[in-house]
Amino acid sequence: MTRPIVRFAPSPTGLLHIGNARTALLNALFARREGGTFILRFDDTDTERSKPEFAAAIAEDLAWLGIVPDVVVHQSARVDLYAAVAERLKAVGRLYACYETPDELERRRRLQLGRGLPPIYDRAALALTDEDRARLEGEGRRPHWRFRLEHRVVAWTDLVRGDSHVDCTSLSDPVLVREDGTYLYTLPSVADDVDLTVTHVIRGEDHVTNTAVQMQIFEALGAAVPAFAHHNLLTTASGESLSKRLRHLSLKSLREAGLEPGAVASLAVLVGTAETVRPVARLDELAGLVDFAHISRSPAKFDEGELNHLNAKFVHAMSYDGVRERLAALGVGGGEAFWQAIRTNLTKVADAAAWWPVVHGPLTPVITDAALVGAAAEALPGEPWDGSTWKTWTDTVKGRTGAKGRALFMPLRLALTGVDHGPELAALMPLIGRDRTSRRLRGETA
RNA sequence: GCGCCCUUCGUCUAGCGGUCUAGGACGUUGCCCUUUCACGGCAAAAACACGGGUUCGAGUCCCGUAGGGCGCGCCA
Repeated sequence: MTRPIVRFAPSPTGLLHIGNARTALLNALFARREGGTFILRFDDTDTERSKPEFAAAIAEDLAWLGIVPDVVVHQSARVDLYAAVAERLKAVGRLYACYETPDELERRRRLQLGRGLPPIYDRAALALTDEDRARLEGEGRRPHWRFRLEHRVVAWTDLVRGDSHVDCTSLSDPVLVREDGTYLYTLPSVADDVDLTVTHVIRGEDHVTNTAVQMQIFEALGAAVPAFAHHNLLTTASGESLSKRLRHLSLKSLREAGLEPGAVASLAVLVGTAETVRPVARLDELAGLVDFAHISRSPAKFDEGELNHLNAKFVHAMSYDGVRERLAALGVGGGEAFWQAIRTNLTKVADAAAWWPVVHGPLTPVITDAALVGAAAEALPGEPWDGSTWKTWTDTVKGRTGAKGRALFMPLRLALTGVDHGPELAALMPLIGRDRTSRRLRGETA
């Protein structure tokens, strides 16, 4: 394949959620694997709702996932291009002036819906004469501009969905330019795709109808039509659309919940595909797994429980070098031995903080069997301690008290760590050290 | 209301007319390991939405029903 040029085009009107991450990752990973170009395009033509802080938050979320755009463009800075494209469409007779008010259009739509008809624009403005237009403008009315669709079936071979078609007969001519001269999504999107020579448009299936319209615009401009890949949408575990639940499933909140970007990326890319959902540590490797033809055509449920589980798998496999700085930031010392001892008990890296006092103190022991713990204190061997100390010690305690199994180990675990679950004590014991162990066995906070 | 798409274990899916007594992964349950919990290993339970048709034969093709997603903006 020649080097593809792709784009992820969020509107900076809110935070990215896991579904957006899926789109962004599919684009970025496809480009990365094919040696192509990944463009981050901010669709900020809606000046009312677009906010610079959302653009910054989006860039931050993408960076967290490991996505670095090759090119960043803001549509708000490219209006000259859109003006030229609008003029070109007027010149080829595909952009026409309309004078209806929003209220009027809304009223007509309701009327059509009430009669069981598709609520499409009736093209009344097409019948306007030059005199009509002159009169309306004389009254101070400014036109908005619609693209005249050809009423025909537009077909393409979708990289995900296969042979696809949309009948444009049942579509309204889209408004491309407002009265105030600002542009609506469709025109800037196509103008940029042409100008930036985008080769593959990879986006959610909510855009399939847009694709038919946009293909007509590409053709009206005499431009090459890119390939399209419409991936399935993600829903919540209960089947709700993601955008309605975005506060909890935003990338920002997932990040703040302490999840690994790799776990989020793995699930975002692999769920709803023929590929097994599993933790994939490197984005390069994840890129190798992207296959449009293996993306399902039906919506997939995104389960937070699954994300936590995937995150745990991720953490269990993380090397000390990979987390050293983050442990330090958590106020956790302990070195590699500590990390090796505790990592398989963690769901999130931040959980490591809970185990630090266990080896470093202070910790208040829980004494459930004073007799056993007392005997254990007396049997405590001298240092140095290593991985075999635990067995030597507990064998001695077992011989003196007759306790075994859970009755032997649980009181010792509770006395040494204060909780009834946790890492292998054989590994923990040398890290706790004889002094602290001894004091905890006597019931002291240490 | 109209249009497009979809419907296999709890979840994500494999399956493109016979090789399906339907395979895998996650989860679940059990067992093993560790003389403890967890980690790890092994094993088991668990699905073709429903009704017609085509065919010697249907999870696979066709029609219908039900359910779901998306779209039908001077949002993107």
